[in-house]
This record gives sequence, C-alpha cells and structure tokens, in this order.
Amino acid sequence: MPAKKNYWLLKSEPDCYSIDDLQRDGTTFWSGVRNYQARNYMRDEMKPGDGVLFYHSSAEPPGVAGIAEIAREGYADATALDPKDDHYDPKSTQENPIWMMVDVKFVKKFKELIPLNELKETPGLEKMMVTQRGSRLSVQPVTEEEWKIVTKMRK
DNA sequence: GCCAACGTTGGC
DNA sequence: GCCAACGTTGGC
Repeated sequence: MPAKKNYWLLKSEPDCYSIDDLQRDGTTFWSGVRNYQARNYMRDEMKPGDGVLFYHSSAEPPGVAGIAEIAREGYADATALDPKDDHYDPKSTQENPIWMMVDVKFVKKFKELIPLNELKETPGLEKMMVTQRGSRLSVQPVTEEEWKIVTKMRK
C-alpha cells in the first residue's frame, strides 16, 4: 500500500524566490533551511508527491500564492557544504549532513493570492499553524482537511 | 521601522 | 542545566 500523502506549507519571501520563479523553473531545490524542526520534517516526513502550499512571507500581503509538490525526498543541502555560500555551515559534511533540502515542483499559481487575513477568517483553518500569532516556522505540516479547504479557495 | 515571538548561544 | 543576551523571522 502506498504511504499516505502528506501536506505542507513552505514559506518563501517573494523578493527572494516567488511562485513566478518556481513556475519559470519548474522544479527547484528547497535549500537554505536552518531550523531543526523544519529540517526534521524535510528529512523524515516529506516524500515525493506530497502537496505543498506555496506561501509568500514578508510580502504585501502575505499569503498562499499557489500549489507545488514534493519532487524528491530529503538529501544533503549543498549550500551548507559550500564555503562560498551564505548558508555555509562548517559543521555539515557530505558524509554527515546536518542540513537537508528537498526538490519542489511547480503545480499551479492561484489566479489570486489567498491573503493571510482571509485564511484567518476561514472556518476550519483556526488551528492551522500559519494562522497562529507569531508562527515563524518556514516548513509547516498541513492537515488533509486544511489542504482541502485552502485548495478550494482559489482556481 | 517596530516589535513580539522564539530559537540559539554562551557564561556560569 | 539554567537563563540572559542576542539574532532572526515576519506580521503589521
């Protein structure tokens, strides 16, 4: 029996990497995550085919911009191994990587972004991590119920 | 630009 | 192992 599909919310600052960039690239490495909880999700729980809500953070307005999909399970984050990279971490090695990345594939861009405000007002999303005050985690699990609600909010 | 939240670091 | 200081995230 195939493993049950999981759902995620990935934050990106659109000034840095937006849904349009993902649409252009098709697939990208989700590198540079330097938080252990987020790392654990990527290393232990993400698998190809999982659904991704692509979230624009530090944007005006912040919100869910579209849908993507996990294309490759966690592997060593190359940016942690490169001394010239801003995200270089000397504690991480190819044999013993501390940080992980996954590959993410574009699925669709919503006709209109779903602003965080609207998520907060939508019944069923009260417990969603991103709607909680002070939620900073850049890789968040999303329940199947939340996924269904959010993905039905836009074309 | 401000500041709340919160993860990380380092002195003890 | 505690906890204050510090840095970062991210909404507003």
